[in-house]
Amino acid sequence: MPVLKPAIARRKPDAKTSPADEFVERLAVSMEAEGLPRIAGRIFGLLLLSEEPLSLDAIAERLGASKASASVNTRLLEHRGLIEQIGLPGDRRDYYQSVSNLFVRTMEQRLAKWERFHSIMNDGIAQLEVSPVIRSRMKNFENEFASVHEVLKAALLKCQARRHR
Amino acid sequence: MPVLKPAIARRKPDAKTSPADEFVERLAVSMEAEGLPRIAGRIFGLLLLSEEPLSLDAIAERLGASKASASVNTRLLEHRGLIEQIGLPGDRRDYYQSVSNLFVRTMEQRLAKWERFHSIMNDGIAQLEVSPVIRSRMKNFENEFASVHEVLKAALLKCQARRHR
DNA sequence: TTAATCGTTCAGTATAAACTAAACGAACGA
DNA sequence: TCGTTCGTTTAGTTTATACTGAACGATTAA
Repeated sequence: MPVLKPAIARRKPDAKTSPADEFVERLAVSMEAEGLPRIAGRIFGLLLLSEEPLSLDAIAERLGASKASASVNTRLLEHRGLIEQIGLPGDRRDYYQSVSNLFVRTMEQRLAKWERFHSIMNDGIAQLEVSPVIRSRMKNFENEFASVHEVLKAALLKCQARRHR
Repeated sequence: MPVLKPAIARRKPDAKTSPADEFVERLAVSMEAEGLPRIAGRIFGLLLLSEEPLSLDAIAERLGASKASASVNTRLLEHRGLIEQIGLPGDRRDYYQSVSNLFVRTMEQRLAKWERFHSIMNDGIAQLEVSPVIRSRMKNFENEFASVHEVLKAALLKCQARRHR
């Protein structure tokens, strides 16, 4: 069992809040609504504003967070495709930076959630025994989704194509 | 100060889980990822599958939840436009039912979150002093969003128009 | 006016999630 | 072969939030 000191005085000494910090903070709060931990949002914002890739320690220090938290949240963001990990020659550390096709990646995240939701709905339509009224309500819902979904994916493909030119 | 009984044996006696119940439950879990309380998702699913509008008590009982919870969560869903409250003649109670243009309402919810996020980003572009590289990264992000956003809203308008025919 | 029946609010509790410090393990360099 | 320096994992604490029972207020009916 690890020996833990009592966690007192957790609050930081109010590390002077620059406009960039405020931006990162607002971004992080807004990303919480997308289901990400607050710190993940902060890392996202920090890397977005950083021209050079940042090491894990740099991220943790810059955000006043523990390295543990930085570790799991960078991994989370990387897994979601919102940041990427790179290596720097002659350096053993991991570095992270914002991905280049950030918008498309962001959209993929959002779409993924939708698709989970709607696949549940489609399963329901397929398997549930419901009245015709309810069935048509659900089918209608899914048909409209399908059409919008298609349009959206087409638009995203165009984004990607434009980038590759 | 209200006198509360110790909260023991909170767990329900495993109220036999029908396919419809499982569907509702899956839906509710998936909606948690959209930032809604679990019970709100359950109410949403319950009303989706219910041909007749349901009273607050009926909802609470059917879900094995307290009336208090049913009250705040129906209000939440109604405020978000995912269900609607109606009155039944000769009945003092409030009834709730699934809205007719459910898909468009759902999309409005999703879009609202995006727009918050991107307006923060645009504020950042406008106000932050960043290097040209970062600025163009952010502007590019927002330009791509703007174009996709437009396409999406057009598609939604078509959905609404089709409904009004 | 009183009793009953709604919905809402409030105080307290339980649960879940996020974060930290410490332990751990792996890759390197002396 | 140690000692370092990384990143990750784990155990525990803190914090946030959802939920419940009870009190409350409003409306209706007698």
